[in-house]
Amino acid sequence: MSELPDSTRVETLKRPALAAARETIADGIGRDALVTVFGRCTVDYEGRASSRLEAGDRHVMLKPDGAALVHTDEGQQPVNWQPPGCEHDVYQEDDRLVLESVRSTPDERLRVSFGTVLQVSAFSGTDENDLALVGTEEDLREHILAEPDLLEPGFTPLATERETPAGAVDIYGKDSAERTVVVELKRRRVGPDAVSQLRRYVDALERDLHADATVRGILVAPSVTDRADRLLVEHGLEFVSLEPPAE
Amino acid sequence: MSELPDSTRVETLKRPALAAARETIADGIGRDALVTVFGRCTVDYEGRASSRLEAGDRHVMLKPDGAALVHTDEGQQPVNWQPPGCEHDVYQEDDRLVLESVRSTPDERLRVSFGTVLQVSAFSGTDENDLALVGTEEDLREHILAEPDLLEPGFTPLATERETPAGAVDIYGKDSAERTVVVELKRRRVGPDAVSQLRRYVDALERDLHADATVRGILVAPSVTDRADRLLVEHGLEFVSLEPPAE
DNA sequence: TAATTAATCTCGCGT
DNA sequence: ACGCGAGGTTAATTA
Repeated sequence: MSELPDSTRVETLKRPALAAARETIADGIGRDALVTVFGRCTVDYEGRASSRLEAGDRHVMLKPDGAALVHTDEGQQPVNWQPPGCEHDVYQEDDRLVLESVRSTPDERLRVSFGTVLQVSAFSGTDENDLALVGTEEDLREHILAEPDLLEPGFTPLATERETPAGAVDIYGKDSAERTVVVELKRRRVGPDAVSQLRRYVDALERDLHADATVRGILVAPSVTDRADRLLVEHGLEFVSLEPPAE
Repeated sequence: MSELPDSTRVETLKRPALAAARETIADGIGRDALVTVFGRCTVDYEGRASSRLEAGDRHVMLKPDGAALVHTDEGQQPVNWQPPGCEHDVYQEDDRLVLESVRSTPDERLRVSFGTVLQVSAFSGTDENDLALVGTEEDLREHILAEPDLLEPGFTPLATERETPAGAVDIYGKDSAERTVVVELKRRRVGPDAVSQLRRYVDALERDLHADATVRGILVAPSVTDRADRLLVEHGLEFVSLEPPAE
């Protein structure tokens, strides 16, 4: 039977006494393990907003980078959380076990108070690999830059992320008639927001390049909603249907 | 010693054989438990985009509502996931244990393949309570509706979520001179996006109420960025500094 | 540190 | 099911 490397360890307690739970959690935090606690708890948050969650059974994860996640049995999103960069703390208070994750800038505090702890685990592992993701807006940009005729015949890209007083334009270029073209890319079907964004850039560039300049604005996305289409027409903007490449 | 209610159970296997792991996971999914698996795995995703993650130690959570989360030891966000509504599946494939979560509309598939399973848990619990959150945009709206003078003396709210061709306006009302006022609320410091949004609504209402109508647009937020401020001035829009109430 | 924008955004509400 | 906008959005990049 193969031995695990020393760096890969799992420590688990079932229905532990509070003192034992506290010690295992503190030890896990101390040696940069990923710590999970399942049990009946209340959750309080105070920071950019504030919240309270009355007692229920939840799964809490404390990560070594300072992130904290409180999950119920529903939803992709945690019901409460704390971003990376927090300081985790665990202590006993009367007959309860309390987890606290605190950060500053902004001042935020998450407090999970367990009346019953059903399981505590501390996982140590290694993970060298990063996610390889395909189908992003950047992939769509590369696609168009490699083959500008996909946008329209004769299009010449001149810059990406070109700065304007209203923000950076995704692709800046010229059409076959030497007119300035501003391209805004979206990886998926878009609504009014994307049209407004493109309009901001076109407005800003027209101001920048003097009032007599003609600036074309082209929205590139798989599709647009009806309302977005109406806004495009209203503002004299154009649409080209393209998707991020599949591979 | 107090007995747990039958509905609150935890089942855990340490370094299980694949067959035992598969059975416990399948049983957990079947009885609507929250299932977690920690071990060395690869992760593949295909759907709105596609991704691959090479081998590493990760924590996988399968929720009874169909959500799936793959967490590394870093970050608040899962490295891969699947939203609620998926069908979870577990099976053995050669010497590997495979978790699959699949959904349609859109067609998406998440596949986690374990070469080593260090721990499997199945948690059953109860959670009756919802989160009580304070400090949202809606709280800010209630605050202003209860005391309209906070916006400016003589302001009279006439409607919330008033529909325009460009979307619904947060607060629609009249000032002391009977001019139409459009109010856009943000719970935190805003950038150019919020200004564009307000501008969309003002444009749409001016069209709606005939060309001769004067429509004031007021952005309400704790503060604005420099660029947003410049955009506000450019478009003749106004700003009032207000925060959501603290309690 | 702040600002800006993408995201497999998610989530809730409405049509 | 789709559209639309909020979110304690988070995360990445850049100034």
